[in-house]
This record gives sequence, structure tokens and C-alpha cells, in this order.
Amino acid sequence: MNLIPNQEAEATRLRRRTVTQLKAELRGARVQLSVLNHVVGTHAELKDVDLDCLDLISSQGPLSPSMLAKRAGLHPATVTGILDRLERGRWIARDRDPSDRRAVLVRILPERNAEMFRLYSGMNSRMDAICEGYDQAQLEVIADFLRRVQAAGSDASEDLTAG
Amino acid sequence: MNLIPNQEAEATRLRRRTVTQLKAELRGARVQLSVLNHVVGTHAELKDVDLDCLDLISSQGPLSPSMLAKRAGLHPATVTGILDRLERGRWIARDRDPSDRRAVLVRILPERNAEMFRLYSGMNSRMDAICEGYDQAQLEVIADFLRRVQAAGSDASEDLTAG
DNA sequence: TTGATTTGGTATGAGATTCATATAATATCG
DNA sequence: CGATATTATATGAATCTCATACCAAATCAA
Repeated sequence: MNLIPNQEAEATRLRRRTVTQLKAELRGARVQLSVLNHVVGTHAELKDVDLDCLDLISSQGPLSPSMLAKRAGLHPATVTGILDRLERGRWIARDRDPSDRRAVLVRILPERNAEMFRLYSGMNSRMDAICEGYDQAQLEVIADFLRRVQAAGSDASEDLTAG
Repeated sequence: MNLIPNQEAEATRLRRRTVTQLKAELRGARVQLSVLNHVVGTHAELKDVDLDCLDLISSQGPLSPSMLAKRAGLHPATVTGILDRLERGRWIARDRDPSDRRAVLVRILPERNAEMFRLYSGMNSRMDAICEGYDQAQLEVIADFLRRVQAAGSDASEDLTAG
């Protein structure tokens, strides 16, 4: 930090460029992963949004259809249709909530896990290869970064839905 | 790396756990960013897939509808419909390819850039805040990681489409 | 050159999807 | 207890996706 003003300005410029670049790469990664999602979904006879919901149920479930609708930014009636498809395909099950007889709890069925895993296996092994290039500390930095991105995305979505 | 076998096994276990965790966080980030995308799309009266295509045109364009269909994993006729909507909304323009009179080149119109930027501004400032917690070297490591993820996603999609 | 085949983009129409609204059942509040 | 709110879903209109067909232009074959 003992730089003359010129060097300091240069460092600031470089940093700004790097941050901009990183955000661009994140957008790019999001699109490519969504494209992969779409291709996987096509093979599994699932819509993109079905897979998104399946991911949400998998990571945040079991949860109710109304909570899922909120988390996914979808209309409740749309979620009913999505859950119908996922249930018909034996991806999920709907149970009654024991504490509220109006409510429903959606949970993942492990039945077709292997099939889904197989569809993602190409990406999975590529990810393993990528990770081999990083040491333990770097992997943790990246994982933590991605965790923060999730929170940011969730918060930004909420703000936009509210406003 | 001068560890007795027990320590080495422990380190391997830890590393495997970290890699698994990282992949889970990446999936989670993809979903949250897609949800944000959906919410943004709702405000801009665009379908999720329209925004995906807009991103692809923005980063890889100008390109032809058939190339876009290939990159996005969509049917050519579907892309025609998407481009119709994007054109009607003044997001893109279709030009004839001077070197092939059958072909069309799709390019971004900057007209509505500010509007889109405003919708993403909440996420953008959150990303800036996140990046402040990392030094230059870390930012570059993360950006490079995301670049590799894009390539992996693109390759995995291609394999799946071909097979 | 001519004629056949391939390629690029889009129109058409059948089937599927989304969502505003309405509805039924249950919960909660006063 | 009665009124209101909440949860999930049925219904139907508008819209979207994609297989197919089609036309124009490029490329290939002879």
C-alpha cells in the first residue's frame, strides 16, 4: 500500500477491470449452465423450470407449494402444474402437512436420482478435472464466493419482486 | 506432502468433501441466478429463454439464428419465435448476412441497455460488495474458474446433444 | 451450364404451458 | 361462533414450443 498516486490509480483501474470481468464471467457461466440444464431437461422430458424447481426442492425441501412459488418467483397455479409433471414423472411426492391439513409438503423421490446423475456425469467429471487445478484453500474461497452469490441472487430477486 | 498415511487419507477425504461442496454451491448459484433472471424477465416482459438468448447474443454475437439455436440447444423454429419477440421489443435487430443471402445476423440493440442495467442494479451492487472482500489474485482465480465452468458447460451440453 | 442436393430461415398448426380468476377446505382472528 | 385469511388446485384464455413443410439461395456433380 506504499504506492505513489500514479501506481495507486493504476491498481484501482486494474481492480475495477477485474471485478467487471468476473461479473461477466459469472453471467456467462449462468447462461452455459442453464443451457446444459435445458439439454438435460430435454433428455429427462422435463421443462427448464421443472428442473429449477427440482433443484430448489432438493436443496431447500421439503417445502410447501406456496413457499416454492415464492422462492422460484412463480405463480402458485404455475407451481401446481409443475408439481403435477414432476409427480407424474416420479421425481417428487406430495404429502399432506400433518400440522396444517390445507398444506402440502413436497419432497424428492430418490427413485430416479441415478438417471439424473448420469445425465450430469459429463459435467461432473469435467468439474472434477477443473477442481484438480486448485489447492484446498482456493477451493474453499471459490465455494464461499458461490455461497455469497446465492444469497445475493436470492436477495436481489426478493427486492425486485417486492418493488 | 510429507504426511504419514493417516494424515494423507484425512487430507484426501477433506478435499473430496470440499470439491463436492463446491459443486453443490455452483448448482445452487445457478438456480438462484436463474430465479433472478426469471424475475428480471417478468419485469421486462421477456421469457426466461429470451433472456438466455439475449445473453448469448450479447456475449457471442452477432450470430445467425441457426448458430444461436445450436448454442442454446433449441429448435430452429423456436429461435424464430424468440427472435420475433426480442425484435418486437427492440432488444435486437436482424440484418441480412452480406456474404450469404439466405443467412441472417442477429445483433444487440443498445437502446434498452439502461433499462436492463437498472433491473440488474440490485444484484450488481451486491456483487460489488462481495468482490470487495477479495484481493486481486483471488478475484482472478475466481474469474478464471468461472471461465473454465463455461467451457465445461458448453462441452457437456454439446456431448449430450450429440449422443 | 444445368440439375440435384443441401443449407438457412420461417410459416403453420397441434399439443403443451402459464397465469388470472374462481373455488373449496381449513385455519385464525375478534 | 362468525368473518376473514390462507393453502392448494380447477378452469380457461392467451401464449409458447417444436415437428413438419416450404421457399430461396448456396453448393455439388456431371
